[in-house]
Amino acid sequence: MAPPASNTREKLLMAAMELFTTRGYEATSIADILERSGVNSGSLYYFFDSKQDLLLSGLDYFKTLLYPIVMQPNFEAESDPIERIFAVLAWYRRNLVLCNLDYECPMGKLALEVGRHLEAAREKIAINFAAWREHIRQCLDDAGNRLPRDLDRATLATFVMTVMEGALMQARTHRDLSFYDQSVQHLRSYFSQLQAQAAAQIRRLPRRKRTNTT
Amino acid sequence: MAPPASNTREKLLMAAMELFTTRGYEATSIADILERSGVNSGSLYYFFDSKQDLLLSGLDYFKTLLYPIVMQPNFEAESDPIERIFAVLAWYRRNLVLCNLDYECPMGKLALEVGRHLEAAREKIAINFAAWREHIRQCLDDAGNRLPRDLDRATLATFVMTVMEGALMQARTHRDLSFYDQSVQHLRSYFSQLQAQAAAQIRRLPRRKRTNTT
DNA sequence: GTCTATAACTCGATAGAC
DNA sequence: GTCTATCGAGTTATAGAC
Repeated sequence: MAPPASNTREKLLMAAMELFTTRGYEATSIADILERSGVNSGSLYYFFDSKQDLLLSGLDYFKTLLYPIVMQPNFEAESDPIERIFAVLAWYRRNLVLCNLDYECPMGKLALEVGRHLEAAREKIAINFAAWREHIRQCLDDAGNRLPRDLDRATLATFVMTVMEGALMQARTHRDLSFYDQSVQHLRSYFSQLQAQAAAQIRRLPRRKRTNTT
Repeated sequence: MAPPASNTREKLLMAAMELFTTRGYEATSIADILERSGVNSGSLYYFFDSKQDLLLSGLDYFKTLLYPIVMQPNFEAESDPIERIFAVLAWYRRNLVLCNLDYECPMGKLALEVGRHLEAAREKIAINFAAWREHIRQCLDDAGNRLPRDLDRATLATFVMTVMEGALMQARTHRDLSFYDQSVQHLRSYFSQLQAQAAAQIRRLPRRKRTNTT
């Protein structure tokens, strides 16, 4: 958790995670990381015990980037809590386009490759997942009575993540953006239906105030 | 496509795919495959040109197993077309339980690891994905007017696959079945809403006219 | 903290007898 | 078709000078 205050260390973390989350952990050699970071072998093993240690530190590093890189820009661009969620999903779509459809959720990619082989990595990936979902759940909480009263916000946040991960996987594999859009569109339909249910609940039990629908 | 009529070849394909889809392609060595199959190096390279060739042949092999292993048993156990889809999702849940929550969709796992590194592999994985979706789409077609008239069955099939892949990923990473169940439950809710919409369409136009609300 | 050189090992793939 | 022995390249990690 303590920031290293070393440029070399951060260069290594950045280079390693870029490679691990795109090429894969096993497919990335130490030599690849040294080349990309412009650092020598001796320095790497001065800061990190092993390739595994580099991965684990990188997963901690990624967690610190989640809010400022993924969430904050989209939350600032959109004030409506429900639209914030779809803004995040549009951000992933943009990455897909920018990477010529060769993009995956970095955590999702590592989750499948090393998620159960290395228990320490699994825990850290799970923490990243949980943080992502927590931000989405906060949006759902902020939506207040625009969603059904008895709807569990946490499980809906899980569902949003499910859709993001599954949709990216198919779009990348088919090299076809429409697979992503189709899934997000169905999620949007589901949200519309939930919002309609919530509106009906409010009409049915207006708390002495006037009912107002969206 | 022509069956090899060789026991050794099939033993190699089976062993290789079991390892590739669980440990991963890069993490599996030729030595691992030889050990598991009980075959020697010379025989492997008699039947296959390389590790890559073994993967590509394995992906073809997997395609032939999709219907008899994954779909048919569930379709036979359940006659209702919509319930057939949820029976398939329950089958994946069962795998998750049987593997102590260390289970992933074999194709999803390979899609993320080698899906874009090897173009030939990507194509074959996409073919497997398409076949899976096609079976689901057939169920949706069979549901007829129990789903809304203007609903695109193909995109809904994509959405079903999206949910399966994303839900498995989270359940495995968290080692917690409830992440799978939560996502499937939301998919079930979505289906219920769609079925309600379809029922309303039918009531509205039974054969003549009728008042409509909503 | 950083550098070069290299140890120790595993990898995919091959050779050639049978 | 199957076997054993092994090659050469590439792997992670270390040693020791600076």
